Amino acid sequence: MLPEFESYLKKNADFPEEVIKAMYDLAIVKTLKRNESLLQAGDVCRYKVFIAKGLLRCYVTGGNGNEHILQFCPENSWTLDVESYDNQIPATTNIAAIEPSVVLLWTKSDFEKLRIDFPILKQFSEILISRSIYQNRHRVATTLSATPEEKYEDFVTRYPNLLSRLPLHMIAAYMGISLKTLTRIRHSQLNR
Amino acid sequence: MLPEFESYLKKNADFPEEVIKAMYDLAIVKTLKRNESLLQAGDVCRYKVFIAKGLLRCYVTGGNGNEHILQFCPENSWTLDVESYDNQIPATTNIAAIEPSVVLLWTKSDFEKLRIDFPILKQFSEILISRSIYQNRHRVATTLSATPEEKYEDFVTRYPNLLSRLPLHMIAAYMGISLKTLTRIRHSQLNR
DNA sequence: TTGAATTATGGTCAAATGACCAAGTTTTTA
DNA sequence: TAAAAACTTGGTCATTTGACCATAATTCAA
Repeated sequence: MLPEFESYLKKNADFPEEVIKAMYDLAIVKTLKRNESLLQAGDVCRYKVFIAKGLLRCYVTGGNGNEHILQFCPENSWTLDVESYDNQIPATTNIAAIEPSVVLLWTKSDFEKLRIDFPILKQFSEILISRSIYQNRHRVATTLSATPEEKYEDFVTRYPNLLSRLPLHMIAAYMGISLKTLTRIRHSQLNR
Repeated sequence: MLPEFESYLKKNADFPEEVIKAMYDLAIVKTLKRNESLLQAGDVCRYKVFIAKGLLRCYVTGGNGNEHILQFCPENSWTLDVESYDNQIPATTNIAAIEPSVVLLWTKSDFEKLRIDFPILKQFSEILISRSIYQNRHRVATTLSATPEEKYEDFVTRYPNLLSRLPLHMIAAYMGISLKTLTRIRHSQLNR
């Protein structure tokens, strides 16, 4: 049993021991090296992913080949390509490790089984879904209405702990601006 | 009974007559004039909204006062400020009519009651939630990675029927570009 | 139906942004 | 530990974009 996994589910969802055990028994534990890929666009997203240690990114690649990051996924968070997972169709996003990481994986059928067996898991899933909806809505609103400076402010206040773990070019890829613009913002903030 | 509402639920969700009837009995029917507001940022979103006729927009206003449109809501679609509705807290978005419209409204408690009484409604809600998640994800990806031209192409192909019903400045406000840029794109497309 | 409001387009100019390149620093990995 | 890779910052320049303004066409509302 991974202690990170156990303590996360106890603290955040108040799961009884037996549920955690049952989940863990069906999980695949996987270790990822820095930059190792977990899902490539075009492949089917076969697993629901819990990040126990490390940091992943979920991204798309534009026509010119550069990355645009949809989500950073640090320890104690979940990720997947929803549409691909739900319908078992090819994914449009990529998932890869930024830091060396440890993840738990469940196939869709295994996770569905767990959700039926343990209503508390179904309930917790729905909370996670809500959160992700709120987050995506905020993301759309910010991306549309905020200036680059405001986006950076927003990022810094929302994810202060990620700031030091990420290379700037990835923060720029998340904010939807060039690295140059980001360093310009940081430069101008020094003189204030 | 509004025939639009009835035929929507029969066609799209295969609801039995009695469910539709029960829903309609708890609904508030409201007529909106062009530009009339249904929800203002700061107020609590008390209702789940079904658009039976017309066209609404859901938008936020940036610091400089200009609109950024999150969603167009034509007839036979649903809308609300989710986070405000779920938690009955002040909304961050506004909802207003673009065309004269007719909407059905349910309070959260009434809708919850309906969802408990009729499992088919709960099931249908979950489909709608999934769709909205996919849509939001696509929106974030497009907003980040597409050029203005590509965003316009995407809009035209995804919402061909809305194109002629919307003033260009609203399409620009949806795409996150200025009206000027949008007319420039359209101009350059003429010469091709 | 007619006056008022809204809308679409275009011109000009300043500002913001990205592409490309280079250099010094830090981190990774063999 | 040492070489290689990745990262941060900065410079320059061309391009894109937005702000502001004006005008003609269209649509709305009394």
